[in-house]
Amino acid sequence: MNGHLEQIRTFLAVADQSGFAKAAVVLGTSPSSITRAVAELEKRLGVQLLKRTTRRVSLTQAGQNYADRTRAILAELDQIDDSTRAFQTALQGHLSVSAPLSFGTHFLAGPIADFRKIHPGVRLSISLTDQFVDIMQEDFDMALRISAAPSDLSTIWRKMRLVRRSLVASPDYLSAQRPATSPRDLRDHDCLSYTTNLADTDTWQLTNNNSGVTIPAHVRFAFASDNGDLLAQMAIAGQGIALLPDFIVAQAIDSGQLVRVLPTWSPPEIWLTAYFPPYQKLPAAVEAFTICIESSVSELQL
Amino acid sequence: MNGHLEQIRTFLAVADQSGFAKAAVVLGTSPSSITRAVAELEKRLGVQLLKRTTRRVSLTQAGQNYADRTRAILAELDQIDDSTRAFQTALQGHLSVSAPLSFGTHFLAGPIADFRKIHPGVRLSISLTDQFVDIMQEDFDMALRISAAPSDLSTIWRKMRLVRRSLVASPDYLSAQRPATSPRDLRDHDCLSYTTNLADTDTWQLTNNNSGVTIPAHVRFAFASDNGDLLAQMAIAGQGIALLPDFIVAQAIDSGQLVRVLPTWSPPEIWLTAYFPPYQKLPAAVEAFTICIESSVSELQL
DNA sequence: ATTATCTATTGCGGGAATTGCAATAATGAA
DNA sequence: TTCATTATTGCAATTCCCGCAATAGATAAT
Repeated sequence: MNGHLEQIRTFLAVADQSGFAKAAVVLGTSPSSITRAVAELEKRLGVQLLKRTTRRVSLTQAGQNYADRTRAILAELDQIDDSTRAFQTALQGHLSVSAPLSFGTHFLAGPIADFRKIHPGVRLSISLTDQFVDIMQEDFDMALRISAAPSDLSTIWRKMRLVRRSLVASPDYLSAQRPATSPRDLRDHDCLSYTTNLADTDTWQLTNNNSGVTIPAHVRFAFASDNGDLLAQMAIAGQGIALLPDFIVAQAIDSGQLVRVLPTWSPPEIWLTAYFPPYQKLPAAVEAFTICIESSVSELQL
Repeated sequence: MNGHLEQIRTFLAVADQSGFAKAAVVLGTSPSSITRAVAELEKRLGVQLLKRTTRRVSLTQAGQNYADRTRAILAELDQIDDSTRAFQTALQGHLSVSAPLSFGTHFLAGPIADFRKIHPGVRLSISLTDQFVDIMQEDFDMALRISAAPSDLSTIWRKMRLVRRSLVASPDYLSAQRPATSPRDLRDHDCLSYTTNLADTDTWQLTNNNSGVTIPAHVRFAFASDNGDLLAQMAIAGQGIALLPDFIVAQAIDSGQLVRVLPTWSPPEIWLTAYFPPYQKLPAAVEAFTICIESSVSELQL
């Protein structure tokens, strides 16, 4: 019983039971421990807390004061512990999520509404950006990313869903060009490049669905942006060929505004992945939101 | 660092320094201790408080909450400790004193006024009674008593002053009786007995100032009371001989209302004594009041 | 008064827990 | 890729703590 709090608890037990021996019984220890703990507490404070003979124990004025006030403190501290414990199990607090921009605008509204309906106690912040953020520094509880493979950004992650991509262009554009039958033909086309760091060249690794042959197509691009939706609109406007996730262009394909180019060739797989700060075990709110997104995204036809 | 508080302090140091190693330097211990303390605290709470990689440490939401609240608690507890420490040195609080009835009415008003002027921060309660009170049970900080010798009532006491007593009677009474020349003659007198337990007999041990001979005088008494002032008034009224402290009868003797009987024979010494509950060291207020009484009483001519 | 009983304290020995060191794994920068 | 820094963990030695028994003290009962 060397800790300060343990000494206080011991002292309070003596005060309650008005006796060292009785306190020892209650605390399940020996009277000698009680003596030592109280003595050390008194020594630490430099004040006698208990007036004691071998037959009776009563509080000094300092002791009465100390007992009253520490009792309140202890209760408060227990309450803090309890409410802190609740963070692991209860759905509460603030949830801060980073997500890709286009993905967010296309698919997040539904899951977020569901989540908020189920867990109204959780305050939710969603930051939409395609930049790879430092999840620790920016203090996010999770970050959704669409990328080829888990980078070294964060230690723990969870793959959620494969995101299909397609090469698309507008029928107008295609009818004005020679049709492309191989990735090599792309060099003769205007390509629309998604790029976060606005470099002037890009490479599309295309694999044939049947033969498995991979051809790296070094494409010169006519237009580049770090926003998929804008690229899609440019493609619709007949500005060239774009490599975009299906969830962005699916509607335009259905309506005939865009058609797939080289449909037998596939770009490298990319995944919707959730990244987390180094939690050993996910907090309840984070876990719940992750599951909410996961189930919602699995129902989508991408 | 097994105590709860010590764990919290360690955790807060890590939060402040944002690093286990830095916290170890500040706390003057090794990083391994820090790791273990924080781990045990997290285990106790069932919640992860710190998100940590080997390069960076940051608070979880639970950790932020816990840090904020425990910081406040710790500050409060430190303040409690400080204010408790003050009980030993500072003059404050409540001082509860028991004193003899007649002594109190005759001599306490002065010292009390002095004390209150010097130490206005101390609230003072004086209970006047001649009954031997249980100083612990009644929760007095000190008890003044006038008695032959320290009884087993209390462990610690301090003799303050010899209280002279005299056998006295009124001139009227004495002129109507045969003069007493020896304690043995008292059996023929009306004696006025001070007694707390109203028995019907009393013994006055009288010692000759010169020869040192002690004669126990078994006196039959005409009147008994547990109040010295009333006995004095009875003596003045010529009701008989009383054995009373000089501080009660001095004025009556000076004015000639009472005269000393058998002035060469002295009763057993009795002392004004201060009794204390089992303090190992007297609290400041108790000490101060004791000294105040002691110096005041030493100036009196009893 | 004296004895008996209950109580707080203290010395001591065995044992458990904690500490610090060194090795390991992991992370971020050069 | 390498390197430096950092949190973690295993291990050994030490310290510290606990409980038992003996002691002194205080109250109740005889």
